[in-house]
Amino acid sequence: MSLELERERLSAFFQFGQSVDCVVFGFDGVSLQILVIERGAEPFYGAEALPGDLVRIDEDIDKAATRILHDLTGLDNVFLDQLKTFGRVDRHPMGRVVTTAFYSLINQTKYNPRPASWAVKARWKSLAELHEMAFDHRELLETALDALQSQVRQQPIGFELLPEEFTLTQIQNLYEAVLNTQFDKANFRKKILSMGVLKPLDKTEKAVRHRPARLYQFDTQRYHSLSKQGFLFEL
Amino acid sequence: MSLELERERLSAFFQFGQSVDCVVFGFDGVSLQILVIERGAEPFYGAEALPGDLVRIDEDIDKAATRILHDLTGLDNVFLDQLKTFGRVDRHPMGRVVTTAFYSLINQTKYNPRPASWAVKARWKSLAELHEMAFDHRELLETALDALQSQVRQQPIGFELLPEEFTLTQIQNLYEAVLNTQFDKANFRKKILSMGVLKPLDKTEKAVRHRPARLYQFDTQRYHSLSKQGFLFEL
DNA sequence: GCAAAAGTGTTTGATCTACACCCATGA
DNA sequence: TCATGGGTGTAGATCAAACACTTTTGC
Repeated sequence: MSLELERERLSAFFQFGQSVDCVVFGFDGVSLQILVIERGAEPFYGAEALPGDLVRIDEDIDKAATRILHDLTGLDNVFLDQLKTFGRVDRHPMGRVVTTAFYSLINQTKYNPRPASWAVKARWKSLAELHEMAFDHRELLETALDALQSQVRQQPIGFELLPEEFTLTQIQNLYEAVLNTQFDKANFRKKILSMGVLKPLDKTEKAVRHRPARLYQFDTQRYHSLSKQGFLFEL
Repeated sequence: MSLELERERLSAFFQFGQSVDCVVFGFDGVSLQILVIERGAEPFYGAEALPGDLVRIDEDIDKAATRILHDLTGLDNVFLDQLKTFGRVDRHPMGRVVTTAFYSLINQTKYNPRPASWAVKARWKSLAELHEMAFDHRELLETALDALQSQVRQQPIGFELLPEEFTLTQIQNLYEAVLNTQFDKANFRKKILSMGVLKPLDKTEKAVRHRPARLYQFDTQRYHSLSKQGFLFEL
């Protein structure tokens, strides 16, 4: 069969729409937050949704995710990890749209969603505040949460959610919020420090009404060199 | 903006092809195997490829994966897990095709790919035997391998690769092949038995020229009841 | 008896858990 | 000086690695 004929026969298949949706996690010091937008177009006009849109026909999916997240929220330089693809026939009321979900952890202090210039309003919401969402976005969100919980224990991605410099208690609070557990303070500290990927700084917190805590930095270089030697971050 | 107008504006986006590709792992007692087919159509006619095809416009992606795997290899009742979606613009020479890869572990003894009736030849190949593959299938395969290696340590999916009844040495060989390591026999046994998900049978191997090994079965029920109590399978 | 693999026990050191205790700061 | 969290030490339990040893089968 010639290429031409084949192409002809296949044309009936080339009618899918492809979209991306981004689950962006943040942490405000107490609870996990998700970046949502208010939809500015049908369907689900005005409903809360994950930032997402249709991919252009000449655009890589990964690049589309980055572009679309930027277009809708102003966020830049965000590392997006692919989560899963959702392809039920009836998931989009306006046609056959397959969506690929991405997720990301960002440092909330670096991004304040108060954009005067963007048409769409983006804002942080805690899990508890989120109820109805457009499309199957609630399902995407749950899937992202599961992925986050299992990834956060095996890779040092939690630090993405914190400011550059942070205290050990901040990390502990973060892990407790994400994994929904409690850790013993002494043991948590010993464990995380024993991995050797935190660089202690000669700085402390300011203006707290108790003994100020030492600040630490995640030591990316050291983590990479340890990784090459077979070291695995865990818990 | 009305729904009609919106639909009109969007039509330019609805020109994607969606395909699925399946990475099916088997184990022959010594090394990990992958089920491949010889392509019967352009492009890459005659080349080795993962079983895969275009999804129909009215078909769920998950269901398409099951159907296509069956059409191409005769395999049935296979649990397919979604792996990742590959969406580079130039990954398919005949148009914009986004593919979603699935993967699965099956018991090789239950499936002998010697189908007289199927047009396409499916066969097992070990990793070492596989070189050139159609499209970006080599990349999909590598991704599946990574996923397999990390999943196999956290969930009791390795048993899918073994016959119903197996010896402890068989499991150990399997784990060593998949993870590409060596385990101490005594310690491996203690660990896997201590999890309490293997049911010892009153049977042994036959026709071996050494002391015959006891046979075991994976105890699915017990695994599920332990899981509910927070038990985690590991290593 | 011998080869070959099945199967078990022990020692040692590392790691985890629980919990008690001391320290530095602001008010 | 008191309240509040920061920060540390230790005993006991649990777990993991290394390795030697015994058992059962076919030939």
